Amino acid sequence: MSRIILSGGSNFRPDHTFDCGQCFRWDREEDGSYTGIAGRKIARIYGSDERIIIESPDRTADRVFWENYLDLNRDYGKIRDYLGKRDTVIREAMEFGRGIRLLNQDKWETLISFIISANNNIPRIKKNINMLAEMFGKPAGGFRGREFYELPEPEVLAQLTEKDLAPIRLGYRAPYLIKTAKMVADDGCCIREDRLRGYVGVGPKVASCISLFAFDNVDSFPIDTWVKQVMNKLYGIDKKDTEAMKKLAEDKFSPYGGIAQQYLFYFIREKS
DNA sequence: CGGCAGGCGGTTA
DNA sequence: TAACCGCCTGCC
Repeated sequence: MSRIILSGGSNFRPDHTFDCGQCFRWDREEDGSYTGIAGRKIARIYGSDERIIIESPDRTADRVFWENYLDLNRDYGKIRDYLGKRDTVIREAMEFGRGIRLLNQDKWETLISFIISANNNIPRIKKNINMLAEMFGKPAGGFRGREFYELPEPEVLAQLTEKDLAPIRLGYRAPYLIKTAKMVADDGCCIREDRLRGYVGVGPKVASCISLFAFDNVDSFPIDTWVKQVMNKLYGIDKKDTEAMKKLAEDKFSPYGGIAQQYLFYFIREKS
């Protein structure tokens, strides 16, 4: 077991960061800390702002990895000032959700997680992903009385049949996963941003999420039902006019559309 | 209670 | 544009 302390300036809160819908493998504990797994690294994270504590079962926690994962090298104060000056709604949302950071997640993990997320809700998405890892992934070690598993590699998932996946109850998403795994495995497991839409089960919204969460594209602006609600209620845009939403995001939030999206998402969800 | 619509952080055909 | 798997919610 090891412990390191990192700093996120005055802008990190684990609750806001892990509960804004960008990740599915972290769980809140009684004491408000979060335990989970990213790739093959397990940790418990608590504290905030200048004092973020990472507890890990490893002999030494990987400082560089966690700093990058938690996006601690980006100046969120500067971004908040920049966006806040241009728009009052985002200013309020960023005050409300202060401490949200965009996680830098694994590409393969993000790809399959968001295929599963389609037309689905967070508790069920988490359950599906955990079961997938437990049934077909490598053990990653035990921590805090629990065993953790990596998600199965593309080659492993590519070999499975819909019958194998049946107990997970993925519904119509199961064939999407297998087909996408085959494509990725055939491609030497290289996932290219310019080909995201070519994977089965990846439409505009999911592609936009992967681009934002795994390819460091902070201007990517995923439009889901919650963002549509924000756009309708707070900006008066017609619920079906996604083009107008894209344009507003471009005008008001560029080049930080994705960061704005996270704060707006958290804002509307917590308020409703 | 118990059965049955309606909805869910979209994509496909 | 509707159908889609499965599960949870609210309604009657």
